[in-house]
Amino acid sequence: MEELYEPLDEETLFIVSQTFKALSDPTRIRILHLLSSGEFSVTEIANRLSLLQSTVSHQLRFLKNLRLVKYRREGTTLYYSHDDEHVLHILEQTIRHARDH
Amino acid sequence: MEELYEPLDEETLFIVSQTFKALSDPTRIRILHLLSSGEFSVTEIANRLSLLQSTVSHQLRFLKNLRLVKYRREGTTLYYSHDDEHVLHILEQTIRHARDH
DNA sequence: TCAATATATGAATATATGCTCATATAAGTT
DNA sequence: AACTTATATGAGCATATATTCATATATTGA
Repeated sequence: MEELYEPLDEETLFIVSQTFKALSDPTRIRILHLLSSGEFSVTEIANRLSLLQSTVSHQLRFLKNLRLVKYRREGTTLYYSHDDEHVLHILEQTIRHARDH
Repeated sequence: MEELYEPLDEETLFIVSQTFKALSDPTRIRILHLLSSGEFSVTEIANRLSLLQSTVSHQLRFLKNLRLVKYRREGTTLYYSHDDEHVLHILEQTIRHARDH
């Protein structure tokens, strides 16, 4: 019933907090949630979510640094998609949980 | 394979972001992780985690507001324990995931 | 090479956040 | 009531964060 307690080491604590920090901002949540349905260019994301291109780009860099998203290039266009099944699963799980009030 | 996309309404977005915000701070993570193994008083938490009583009390209030923890009183002592299986499960899951590098 | 389009970046700003200190409150004990 | 112990609270401060604006970079095509 109760979990076994093991104090968290610095590195684990950092990774865990960074991961959840990525999921704690409404803009990043919306971006990741959109990317859960496929790949989109920066401009497409900005249009779909009514955000500035710059805002989207900044947040995608944040997510990219944590390897939560990846992209492929096609000409001048970068198509972004998610790159962490575990984190995406947690997000979608929590969204469903929240929607049940 | 891909999830069905449904734009997030304001309320869901707020709940989800608040939930992850609770898990995005190292101090709150340590407190919740400790509480995953049982109930502890404010002073015990502070001692175990080498934090000031005030710091712990502030963070417990934060977690209490989100109903992630609850307490029972015994004299002047308040014993805190976790109060959200779903969130605790996500935390422990992510800790295990992070520990595997 | 120049223009057009897509994206990234840096600085500035406003706001949010976490910690600490000092102090308040609450319950139990004498 | 006074004292002790446990916890809560508010103000102040330092830092972190998200957004915006202006501009830089990169790729393609004429």
